[in-house]
Amino acid sequence: MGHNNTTLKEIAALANVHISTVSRALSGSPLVKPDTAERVREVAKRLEYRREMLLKGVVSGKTFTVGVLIPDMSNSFYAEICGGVMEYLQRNGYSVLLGCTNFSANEEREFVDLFIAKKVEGIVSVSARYSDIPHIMPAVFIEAVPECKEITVVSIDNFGAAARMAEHLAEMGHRRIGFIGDTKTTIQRFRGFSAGLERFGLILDPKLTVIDEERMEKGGYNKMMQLLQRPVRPTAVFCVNDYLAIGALQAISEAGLRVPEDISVVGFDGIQSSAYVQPPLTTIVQPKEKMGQMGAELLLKEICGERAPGGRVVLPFSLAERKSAAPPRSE
Amino acid sequence: MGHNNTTLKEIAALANVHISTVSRALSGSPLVKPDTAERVREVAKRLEYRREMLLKGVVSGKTFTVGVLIPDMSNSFYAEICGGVMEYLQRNGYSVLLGCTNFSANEEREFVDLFIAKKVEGIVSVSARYSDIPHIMPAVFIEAVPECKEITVVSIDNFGAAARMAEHLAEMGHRRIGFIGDTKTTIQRFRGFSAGLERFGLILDPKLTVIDEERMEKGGYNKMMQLLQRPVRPTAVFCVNDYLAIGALQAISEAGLRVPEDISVVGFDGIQSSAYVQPPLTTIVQPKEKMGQMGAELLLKEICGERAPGGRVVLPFSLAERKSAAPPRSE
DNA sequence: CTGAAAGCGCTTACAG
DNA sequence: CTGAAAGCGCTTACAG
Repeated sequence: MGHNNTTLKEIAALANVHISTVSRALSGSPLVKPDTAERVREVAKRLEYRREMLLKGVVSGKTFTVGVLIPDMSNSFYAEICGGVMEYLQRNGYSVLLGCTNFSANEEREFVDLFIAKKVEGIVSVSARYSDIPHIMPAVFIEAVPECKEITVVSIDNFGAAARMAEHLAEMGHRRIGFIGDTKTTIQRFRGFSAGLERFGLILDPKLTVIDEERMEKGGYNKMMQLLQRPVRPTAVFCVNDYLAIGALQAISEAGLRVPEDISVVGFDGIQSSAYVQPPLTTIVQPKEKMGQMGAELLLKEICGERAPGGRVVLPFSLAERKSAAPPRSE
Repeated sequence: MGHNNTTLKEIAALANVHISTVSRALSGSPLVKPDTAERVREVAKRLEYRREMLLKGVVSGKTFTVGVLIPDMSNSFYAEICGGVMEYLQRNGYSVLLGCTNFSANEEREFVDLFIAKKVEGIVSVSARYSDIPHIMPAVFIEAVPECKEITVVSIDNFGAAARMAEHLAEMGHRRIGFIGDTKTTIQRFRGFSAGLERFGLILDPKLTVIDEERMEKGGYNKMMQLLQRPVRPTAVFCVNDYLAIGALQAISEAGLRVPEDISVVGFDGIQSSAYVQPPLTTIVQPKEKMGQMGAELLLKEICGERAPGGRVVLPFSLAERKSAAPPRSE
């Protein structure tokens, strides 16, 4: 009952050795006679000794802690990536200090200060816009904007995936294809989609694109409503993320139209609910958990010097063809 | 560039005072002449001094860190609660050490050991089945099973909410009402639902209930399929969580039946996607973020001695009437 | 292989 | 208000 505050000193007393020997035995140093080490470990176990990792940090610099930064816990895309990061870290003996930035560069900076103070050994940052972290300590970015060489980034080929989706719609026969985006999502998806259309001699018509700050369902709903009120209606709409697409689905249904009969809608990310909305969303599925694990793996390698900072790891995506996209009806 | 490792000693040198004075000035002790304190703080700022929170812990015991345990990051119910916990903690100057238990009591125990070693000041545990933590340090449980007096718990009235849902269905005219559950979900929902039915002279028919280990969509799908193959088909089914309900929706649709025309389906929790599935789910909405915040608040109060451990805080739920439940068709 | 000692960066009675 | 000193629990050269 009460906190366990067994100290090396107590163990040393009971094991009849010097405190330094206890320290060494418990940290697995080879400089201890196996018998002695064994005896020490037994006493430690009996006293329910718990290593004071925090204190080890004072001298050794190892805290076995990593800072993880995500923009928003309730966005399942981030939550899943975070799950992957944590899974790998925990499996490898590291703990996670988690911070929620709410997409704010300022909050990110504050967390980095905090993380430094808490002596994390490195940071995994999800969907950050910009960051100084790599100048300060080992860091890896997942799904990040920065395209700089010195920064380690894990992501899919956003350009290629968006292009692929554009081609998918064009191949179905769509010619008037809309674009719904938010200002924070990677510019690559915009460019890639545009490039995909161009391969079919199509262009991203400004009259069919709506981009603003909002990135969740409500934003998708509002933007789709705007599109529906314009003189020319698209036969298909690409949304840069699934939340936007889900909102778009709602708008279309409220307007008395059907998906995909009247308008096809496709998303991006492949969040869990994308498969459950009606109709199930055709979307680009990102390997979210895998991305998280990979990010954690790269960070740990960098921390223990097995890997130099920088470089981009590109993971494969897939195009899930579900029910929200179909060829346009004869016009 | 590089870690910032300014020490009190350096600051003391530049500010021309003793290290103890620096220590006091920086921790806001009143035992320092305002001028001196000011000067020290300026030097500290100039050197970009960062408090070594970890070290403070050695002597003062304050680490301003709390451990948070959740079963599964990719379950949006837990992610949202966790978001609430973190929001409150961060706003109050505490950091979060996060652990994912995968519903395992063993992993929980390991995390608690780890958290102790890292000197967290308390623990918030989400949906734990059982725990010793309150005997060790301040702890609060969110959505937990333990009904023991000495444990601080934050939850809704699960019994009442389930009863309310039973009444809702019975009032619509349903008489053959099914139950789909998982073994881990609070027994209160089972009892409450049962009690609600009894008020209408109905019983929870064993032939219309399926309960097993699975708690996600797949489990809902499988269990609904079982129900559909039984001789008597229910006109409405209560699922103890929304993921199960979403899976049930799929099964019904695959069986060529419609919701709510052929069968009504209702859920529990009110996860985000419950509003977006087709038809939108009638469900009990738990105030997930609020529950998280409240849990964090109680813990912090307990840590600083403003509150005695124990007690249950019951937050209000609401019944979201959407499209997945309707009166049964005339039989 | 082991111990004695110095030191990590900080806090806190104790004196003044 | 301030400094000198002891101490927090642990690690790690240094000697042996």
